[in-house]
Amino acid sequence: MIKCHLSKLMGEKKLKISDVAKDTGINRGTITRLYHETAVRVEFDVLEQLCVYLGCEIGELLELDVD
Amino acid sequence: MIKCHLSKLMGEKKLKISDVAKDTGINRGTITRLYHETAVRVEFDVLEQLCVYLGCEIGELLELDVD
DNA sequence: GTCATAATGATCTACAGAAGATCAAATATA
DNA sequence: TATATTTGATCTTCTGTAGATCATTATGAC
Repeated sequence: MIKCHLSKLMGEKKLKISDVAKDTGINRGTITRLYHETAVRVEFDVLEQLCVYLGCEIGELLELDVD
Repeated sequence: MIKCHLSKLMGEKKLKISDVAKDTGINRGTITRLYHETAVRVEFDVLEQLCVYLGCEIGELLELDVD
């Protein structure tokens, strides 16, 4: 399983979904899906923007989960 | 830019595109696009299978490139 | 060298899911 | 309470991968 730590990273910074959508320009629905881990694919653009915005590496946002 | 190190990782193990396709069950076209970095999005399933197959973390396969 | 096999690149259709928008419900704030 | 904001759910549109196929190139056997 791929684990997406967006909710954790956002929580640490006390960011709301609407904040991230507003600040990055990424569609709110897309962020919602990643936040709730219902997304099954991701655009590289989105991945990049989120990492830059959150100041993290891809490996901190997405992790291989042993399940 | 998102940099995909699939070609490097495969090169280190002397793996062919057809090998990876055969061994993982991932469509050859999909691997070809990641290999040549023409893909603009990726399924989490594919990401996971490639990492497991290559024995690497997501951060080793995908990297944030400062361009 | 020739021939056969494998690997690769290119291209097509079909399909799945994100993008984008909208609506209603829930939450926060004055 | 009333208003504004945030969020979840849902819909249509659109993009790009999945999967297949064909042509070309590379590899290896003879």
